[in-house]
Amino acid sequence: MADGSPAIDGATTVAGDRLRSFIERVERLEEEKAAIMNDSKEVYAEAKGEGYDVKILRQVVRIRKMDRADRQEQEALLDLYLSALGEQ
Amino acid sequence: MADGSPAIDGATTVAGDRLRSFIERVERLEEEKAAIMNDSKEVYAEAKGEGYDVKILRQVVRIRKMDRADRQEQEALLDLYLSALGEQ
Amino acid sequence: MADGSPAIDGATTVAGDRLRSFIERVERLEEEKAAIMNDSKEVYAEAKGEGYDVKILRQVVRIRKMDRADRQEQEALLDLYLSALGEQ
Amino acid sequence: MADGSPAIDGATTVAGDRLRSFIERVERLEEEKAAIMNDSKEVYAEAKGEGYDVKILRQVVRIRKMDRADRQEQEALLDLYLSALGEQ
DNA sequence: CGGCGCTACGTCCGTC
DNA sequence: GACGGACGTAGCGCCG
Repeated sequence: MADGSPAIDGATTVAGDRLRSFIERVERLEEEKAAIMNDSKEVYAEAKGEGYDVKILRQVVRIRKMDRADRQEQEALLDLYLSALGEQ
Repeated sequence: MADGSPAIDGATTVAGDRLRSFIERVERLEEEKAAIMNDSKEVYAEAKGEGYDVKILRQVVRIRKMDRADRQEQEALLDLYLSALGEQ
Repeated sequence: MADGSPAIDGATTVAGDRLRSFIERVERLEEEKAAIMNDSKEVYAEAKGEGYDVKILRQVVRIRKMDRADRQEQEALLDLYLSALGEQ
Repeated sequence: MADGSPAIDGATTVAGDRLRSFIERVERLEEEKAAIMNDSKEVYAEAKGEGYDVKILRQVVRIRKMDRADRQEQEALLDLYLSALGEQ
């Protein structure tokens, strides 16, 4: 089947359109994601232009993220303990 | 120095604020990126709910991206040839 | 070419033997890894047999690992700062 | 309760020690596993250094593993048939 | 069989 | 400019 062309089999076309829709939605999102990642790079580049060490900046961001993740895990663990104690 | 607290050394504070600004801009972008990736996952989930095979869908997206990259390579090469020939 | 069989082309055989050597070394290591993972499972099973909640145990292990990673990152960051300040 | 410190409640301490024992056994195993995975990486790196394509090598290992699994299935099935026939 | 965690892959950055 | 290393993301398998 050639997508986008008129088809004899209506059902197949409909399915094809649906598929195409999903694919294109994902592709659009991936474009947005790429744009955002590009923005990040530009921020780092700007910081670098002002004398900051990009490697350090990245590490700071990473550590802060890990700290947040840690905190969430801790809370999840606490919840687990509590529910385990409540037994049910 | 504790960021966010008043400081005696103005220069250091300014630098700290600037640093903080970069960090937070990046973190904001990372949040947006995470949100977009989440959207993608939801699209795939929706497609899955309609009977599509997510793994295959991902492959399709990947292949189409490679095709696009290939095409851009071709065009870049073409441009190179043309400029080498003195066109434009 | 059938590996392991005598070959007319010596070079090819040598390459085949070398390849085979790499593959088998990796496979040996994977066996060891599988054995170790099996040991882990047994430890968890034993703990479970004594009334411990495996899910919680796993989470504890994970958090402790993250804590360790965090600490190492912190130290790495400190080193970065120090070297950045020392600016050789 | 602070693990490792003397405690008034013997039962709790014993349980804590037991728990600590499980955790540390698992952590030790995870270290060993990490070491082995590192060894694998080194083997692949060595192979790469001799011109082999690591990705392909990994595929070979994976396929051989699947083959072995298949073969075991076959043998298990054969055993089943034989015992069903009253052999052995 | 659905979710979660782990492993493996691709990409990007720094280095030589 | 290429290589190697590190990070983040995607695929896979196990567990529940």
